[in-house]
Amino acid sequence: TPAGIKLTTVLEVRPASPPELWLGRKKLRLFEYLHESLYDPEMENCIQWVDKDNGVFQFVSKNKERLAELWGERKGNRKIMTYQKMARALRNYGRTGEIIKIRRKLTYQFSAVVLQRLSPSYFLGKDALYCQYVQSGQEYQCSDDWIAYNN
DNA sequence: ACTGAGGGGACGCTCA
DNA sequence: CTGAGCGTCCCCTCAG
Repeated sequence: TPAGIKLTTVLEVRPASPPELWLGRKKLRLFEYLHESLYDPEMENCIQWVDKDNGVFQFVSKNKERLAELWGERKGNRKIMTYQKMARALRNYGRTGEIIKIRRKLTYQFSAVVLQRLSPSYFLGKDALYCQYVQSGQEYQCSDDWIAYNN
């Protein structure tokens, strides 16, 4: 694990653990979690890109409940999060336009504004990558996408 | 008819 | 205390 993490310079990546790395961070938003998961190789059986350039993604039917569960745990909810409840939150995004529903099955799209806000250029690069290492441990294998995402 | 996907009103809760 | 951002509940429609 790389040393010398500067917590004050980590802007957008929000590690699940250790909690100390949350210092000063805003509460994680659902669309941020989804976007993050889309670059996490361990989540590819739950959620994946359909058209990355245009921010179109879809949930994997078989494992969408697993993703929802993890989201609920990350938020520290009282009850178990389900896809139905998560999708309810997703529909709220439709009103603000942050994420819209695509007619295709289990498919959604980030708005251009949100996509740009979450885009690699908005991140600070190395520090964020360090945080991911801390989060997942030393054996964590980063995908090329993940590395590109953080550089 | 049954199931999975999608929708949305109503209200509760938790933080900043 | 207020409001944003969901979380929970519950009931509905529609396609395959």
